[in-house]
Amino acid sequence: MSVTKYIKPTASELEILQVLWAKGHASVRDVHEELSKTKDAGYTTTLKLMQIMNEKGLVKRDDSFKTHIYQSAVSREKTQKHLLGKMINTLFGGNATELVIQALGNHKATPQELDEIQKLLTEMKNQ
Amino acid sequence: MSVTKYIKPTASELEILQVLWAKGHASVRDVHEELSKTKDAGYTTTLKLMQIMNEKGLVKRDDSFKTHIYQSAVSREKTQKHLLGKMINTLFGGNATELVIQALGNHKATPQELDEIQKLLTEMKNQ
DNA sequence: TTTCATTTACGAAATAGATCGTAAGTTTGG
DNA sequence: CCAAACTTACGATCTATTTCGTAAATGAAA
Repeated sequence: MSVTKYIKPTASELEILQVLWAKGHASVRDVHEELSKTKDAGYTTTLKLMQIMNEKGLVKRDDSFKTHIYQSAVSREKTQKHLLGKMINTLFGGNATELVIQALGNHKATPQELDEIQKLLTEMKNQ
Repeated sequence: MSVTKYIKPTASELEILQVLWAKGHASVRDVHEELSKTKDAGYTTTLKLMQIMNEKGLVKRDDSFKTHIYQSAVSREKTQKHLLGKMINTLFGGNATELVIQALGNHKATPQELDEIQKLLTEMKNQ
């Protein structure tokens, strides 16, 4: 069986992945335009990053046309799960509950969200 | 008023901070011995990192004795809060509830922990 | 006091990440 | 067909991070 090493996206790569997760498919220009709203970097910087991500296997590329089209090659959920797990270990001593409490405490959730979480908790207790 | 820039600890610095948070005060050797359990790096590597952290203001150092004694200069809670907030933004699109659900879903919490979280939720709803 | 173990200081190298300039290829409108 | 606009490729640089070797300082032990 093959051992697939998890590739940890860098901060910049994560920004790009977020755009791809939202859009599904996108050209470098699409991504760059989106990033430009919050960040100031050149077009070729984004291009280069996406090329590197392609080499690493973080994204897939369709280069059958002049303008290459990219999509994420890693799922949002798995990436979240992995990085969250890492943070729980390195920052919360492995205690996920502590993280949950911190997150809830420092974030104004709507009553609907609170209901949603409570429902989840009830399910977890009754299973 | 002074503007204090938040210093983001690197991955290695976070490992050291964890040890310091647990021990309170520690020498380089203490920290290094602790890290050695899970990691393979030389003594001077740990030393150098802790010296850099001292320059950055991440740790405080008492060098009135031959063996310098270090302690964290940043609180565990504030560091957690900051990095958690960053993760919520870069990985969960600003949606803390999503993170909470992920964390709960991928972690077997004890009934006691679930109770604790439910109590917190109830308080939040009723305030 | 000399020696030995331990510690700190410092510089240097190796690696990784982010950024951009420039060259070269591709459409497409005129 | 030609030029303008756009795209990808690639190398180079810059900065940050991690790692370690070596030397100097210190203190304890013999």
